[in-house]
Amino acid sequence: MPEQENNEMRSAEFDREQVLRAAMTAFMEKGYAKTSMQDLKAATGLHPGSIYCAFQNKRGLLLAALEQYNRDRGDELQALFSQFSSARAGLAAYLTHVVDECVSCDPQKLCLTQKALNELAEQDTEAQAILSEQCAMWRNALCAVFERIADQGELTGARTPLDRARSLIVSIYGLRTFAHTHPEPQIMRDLGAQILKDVCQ
Amino acid sequence: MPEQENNEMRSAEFDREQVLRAAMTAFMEKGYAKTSMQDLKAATGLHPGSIYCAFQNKRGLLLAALEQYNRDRGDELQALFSQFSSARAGLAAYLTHVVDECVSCDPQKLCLTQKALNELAEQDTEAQAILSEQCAMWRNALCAVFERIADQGELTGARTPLDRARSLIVSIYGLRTFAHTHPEPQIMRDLGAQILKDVCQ
DNA sequence: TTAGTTTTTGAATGCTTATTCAAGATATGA
DNA sequence: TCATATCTTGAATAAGCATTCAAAAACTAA
Repeated sequence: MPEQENNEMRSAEFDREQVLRAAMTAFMEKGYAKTSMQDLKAATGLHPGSIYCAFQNKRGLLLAALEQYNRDRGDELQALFSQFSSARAGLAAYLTHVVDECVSCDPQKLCLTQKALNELAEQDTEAQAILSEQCAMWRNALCAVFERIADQGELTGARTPLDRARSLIVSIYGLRTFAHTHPEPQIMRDLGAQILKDVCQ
Repeated sequence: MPEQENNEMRSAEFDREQVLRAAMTAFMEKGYAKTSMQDLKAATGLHPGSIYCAFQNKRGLLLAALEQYNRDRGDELQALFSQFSSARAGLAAYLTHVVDECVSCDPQKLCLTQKALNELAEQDTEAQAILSEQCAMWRNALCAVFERIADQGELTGARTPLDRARSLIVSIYGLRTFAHTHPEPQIMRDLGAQILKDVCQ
């Protein structure tokens, strides 16, 4: 009888979150295709066998890392907005934060969701499903922000919060892509300020 | 003496533009890293030796394809705008065209410049230089469009044409990224309309 | 036609890759 | 302390990759 039901099994020695965050940064720096198992071994400290045991394969590790990334970013977003009683001030701070990430040119500060979207949304339908849901979560979070801004009377025009959330997501995607060629701080800041204006109008 | 100066040399049998367009679509569908030389052989009809003779290596073929893509897109843009006496109507048609490409979900209709920007701008500085210049050309073309719109008295606010051109590029990058998860025609059209409004305000 | 030169061809090369697996190490429960 | 089950290890595997090269084909010039 190889199976035991009630006994405590020996648990893995590595810290799952730590491993996933290491994998995240590896994928961010090189992209999925160019990150080899050797790279992942070096980044995570796990031997190939352990990776395959824990995550099935390289793709499984990416999907798990994507989900960890989404959780981390969700927490981060909530923490940032909870610092502001004015929702509009929170949004301004959020955009400034994104612009700062773009300007830093630090590969570890780009958006893994966006990177994965560009690299494998068209090829891998399972990844696309995960990414679609993550985008929906992001959209909903931003939608709630715009509802709060509206409640606080800081919105000019008649657009719905959902419309605004979508436009903001489009703008942030664009900002991050644009930064690949033009990370000049002044230009990036101006673009961020204009986005805030347009989306609150 | 192996070198001949004045004699006509035998010319290659393949059509360079045709080969580059075939390579373009191959790279668009799979991205640079995942497109193998086998794929490129199948797409272009050229044997490996010929590709290496004409373009040095796989990366050289990509760079040449990027330049062909940029030429083609520049011509296309000029052709589109020349159909309209109202520059603002031309811009509206341009945005509609981009939205249609997004909605089609056809891998051959995405933007190779943007795809390359995402995949290898951070790793390959020579590619980054080429892409930066292509983006500058695009920006200048759009800047000229906004100057014409201003001359025709169709611009509301006080922003410079250059600012507007940059914002439009950001928005189009974002639109194309967004479409990877949400290519619903109505949403995409609304986003396109909003971008036009914001950028002409 | 013929000689000379170039392109085309596609098999061979050597390297890298993701993945597997059996042996060794280690924790658990009695 | 021992027996057992689990995790860890890293070398082995097989497939795929970009690239090369020498032979064959084909164009040019005479």
